[in-house]
Amino acid sequence: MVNRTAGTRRAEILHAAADLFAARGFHGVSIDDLGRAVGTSGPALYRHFPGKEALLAAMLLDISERLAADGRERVASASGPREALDALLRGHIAFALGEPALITVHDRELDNVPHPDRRRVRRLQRGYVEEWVGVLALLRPATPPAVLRAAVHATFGLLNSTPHSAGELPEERMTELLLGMGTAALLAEA
Amino acid sequence: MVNRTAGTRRAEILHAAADLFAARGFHGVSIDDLGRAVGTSGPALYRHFPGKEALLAAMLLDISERLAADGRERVASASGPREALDALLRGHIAFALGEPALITVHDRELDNVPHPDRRRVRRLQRGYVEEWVGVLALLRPATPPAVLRAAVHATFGLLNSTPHSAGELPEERMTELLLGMGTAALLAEA
DNA sequence: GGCCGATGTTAGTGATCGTTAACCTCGGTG
DNA sequence: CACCGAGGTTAACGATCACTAACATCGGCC
Repeated sequence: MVNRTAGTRRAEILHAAADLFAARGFHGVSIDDLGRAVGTSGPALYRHFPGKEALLAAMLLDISERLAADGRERVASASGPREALDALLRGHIAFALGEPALITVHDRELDNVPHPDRRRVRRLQRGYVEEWVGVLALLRPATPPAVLRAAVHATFGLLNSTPHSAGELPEERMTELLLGMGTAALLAEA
Repeated sequence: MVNRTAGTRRAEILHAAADLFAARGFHGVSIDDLGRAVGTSGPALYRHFPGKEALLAAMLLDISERLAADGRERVASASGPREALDALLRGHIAFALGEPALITVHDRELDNVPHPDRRRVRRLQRGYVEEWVGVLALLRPATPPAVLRAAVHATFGLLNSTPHSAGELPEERMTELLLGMGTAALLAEA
């Protein structure tokens, strides 16, 4: 029963769809566009997803789960809060630089996800944010949690902006830059 | 020939359209939606704009011009580079907090603007960025301009993310927070 | 070797889209 | 007071949309 290429097509579609959604927005991409991007034409997509919205939902659930799981692991295996923050930043930066389309779709298209899935995505996102807030709270115990949460969201904006200014700097240099800026921003007194 | 309400409808449409575009994306909003949002229905819009894309173009041109002009003035009337940077940050933050929908549309929908206007918007944006880079270059003379440009783009991502985490903090507190984070991020060595 | 499920195809469905056409109203103005 | 332009209306057009139906292909399994 094991098919060595099982899910290959599905993943291929998701990957192509991420690029298209990031470039033109969910409503700016048609089913035929999606099919054309993977070599099949049009409605072949319905063999893999029940519909366009379900495809987006699968995509956002996957990203959210990966981010949340990765964040949890990195914090758990860090030797201290300062190291945990560094690990979180490096993980998020690697993700943003490695999969810019996914990051873009992730914080733009949540409203187009149908309801039950949207709640799950939001819960995962909230969990990820709280991972960051928990670490920050140890480093800045005097700052109220609401402020820390806002600071984390702003930092995500900083890190996630890289897709829009991509290619101007080599990846390693960009990683350094974002790490320095993110650390400084998060630890700044305000 | 002076009409005391001239342009009122036009501005009303642009304002409502900014909210809708920010919430659902350019392709997710129909002409009928836009009409309904200002009390008229549907095609009345064509009395004020030649089409949907032209409406978006007018909107983005307006924002870009305001940002660029405001930035130029603030830098020109600052007493030094450190004060200029502070003025730029405060101006951008006030804009992002005051018109979150416009800021959102501004960095998401450029690709939907028809070509001649898109070039004009891009030129205005580039001018605005260079205003920031010029100030930063005085404060960090050892850092290559390409890095400064990337840092400025990342900072815009930080400042522009506020629409997505709005309402969690009072405006004055949010201004303080963003100012501190933005300053720290821009002046961080990397 | 006949069947079958997985994965395509093309043609067509009704809904919705941006846009145009044709017509109405009405507050100035010559 | 006739007129006219500004700003609305509804109806309709063709294009495109997400999705469905009906049919084709084919590798693996009894």
